[in-house]
Amino acid sequence: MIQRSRPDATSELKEACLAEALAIITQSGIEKLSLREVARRLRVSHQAPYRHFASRDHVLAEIVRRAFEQFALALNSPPQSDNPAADSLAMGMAYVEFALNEPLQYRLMFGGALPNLAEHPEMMQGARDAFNVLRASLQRLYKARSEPVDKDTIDREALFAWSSLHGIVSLLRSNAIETLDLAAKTRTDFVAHALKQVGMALGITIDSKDEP
Amino acid sequence: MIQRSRPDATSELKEACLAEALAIITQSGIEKLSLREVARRLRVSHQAPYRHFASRDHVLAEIVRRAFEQFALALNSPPQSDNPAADSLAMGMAYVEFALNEPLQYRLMFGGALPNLAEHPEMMQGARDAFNVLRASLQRLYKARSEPVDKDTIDREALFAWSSLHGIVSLLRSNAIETLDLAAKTRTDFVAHALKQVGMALGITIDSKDEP
DNA sequence: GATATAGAGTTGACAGTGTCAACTAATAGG
DNA sequence: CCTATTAGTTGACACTGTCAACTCTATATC
Repeated sequence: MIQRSRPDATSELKEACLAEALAIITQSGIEKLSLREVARRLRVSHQAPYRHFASRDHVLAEIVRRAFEQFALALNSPPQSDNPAADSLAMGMAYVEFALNEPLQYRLMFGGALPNLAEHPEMMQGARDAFNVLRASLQRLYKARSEPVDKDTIDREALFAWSSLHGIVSLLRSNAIETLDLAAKTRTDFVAHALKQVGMALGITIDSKDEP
Repeated sequence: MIQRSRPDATSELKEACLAEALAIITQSGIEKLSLREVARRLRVSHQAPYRHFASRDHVLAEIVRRAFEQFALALNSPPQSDNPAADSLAMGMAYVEFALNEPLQYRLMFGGALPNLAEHPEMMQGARDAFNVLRASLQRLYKARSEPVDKDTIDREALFAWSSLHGIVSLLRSNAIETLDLAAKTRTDFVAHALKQVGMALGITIDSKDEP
């Protein structure tokens, strides 16, 4: 096995760069991210990060790839019960919660900040994995209803669910709600209401004990 | 009236800057936009644009403001009939069509490319105007059903409609559909299917003659 | 008409950026 | 021991936004 210096020395700066890049984006926004600033904070030469990343975009691509990993994990985190409808709703909630708890990662994944998406295939693989989680949930749902599980149908419904969830969190994350002089109650109720409507559109009936 | 040189000389370079900036964004993406390049293309000094725009962001803000104007216009472009349900659906179609026909403007408006949104109030006013168009349409819809038109209800439904539409076009505009190995038919059917589902969630019943 | 003024545009500078190229230092394998 | 690879450094180049000081020109006022 080829290893130079300490066993993990190779990945040490790489990990540090990723962590520092994330920190910069968190506190100053993505447009303020510069590899020179990363290097400066790590007290290393301005070119050192380039030993581990081909370009600035490759740093972002790796961050996004990991974000997709976390995202897929979060979608799968609610324990699977014997009620597929409830499970799908729980996944919807998990989607929204992840987007609100990790706004940075969500924005990086779906905000279109990456210019050359096609040039980072390993990143897109992460997106595919996350989508398959959604597919699987809906598949269980339809199977439980003993409806015919056509792959195209599943895909269509999954796309609809995804787009709806994305739309919901986009609104929540934008300052639109603050800008559009809406009542506070409207804002609060929006998530529950919208999720219910998406569920209705997918034919998910909510157990009456779930709502007071 | 105070006027120097030709009557419209003042706004000449300003308009040219906006047009050239839009051209640059169109062909090279927003991150490639630089006022120096704008000036270069207009064969003018690199500082000339700063006579008309306080900063690079102010150029973008003006472009976005005009995009919102066009957007509100597009939403209102379908002629109003005596069928509010059909009108609301038509507005939904107009929304999607605008997003697909003017992907650049749409991305600028909703892509979160502007860093300091709060610092450009005139831009946000445009967003408010566009949202009010949607509000008004739903209000007509509920009034026609002679249901009680609670402002909060309207706002909630409008938010849901907006978020759904945004989610739909986000998916269409992303390369997600290309990436997720979906059947061509699924992609084609998605818009019609999703719009129908949104309509269902809002309680809009589609006239049977509208679909074969 | 002469003169002051305000605005448009130019020039030059500065700090910051991404990235290429050539260098140094250290370490693992032969 | 010697060589090759690899992490990291240094220096340069072209680019960016933006500040400051300049020129020029056309108007407004005396």
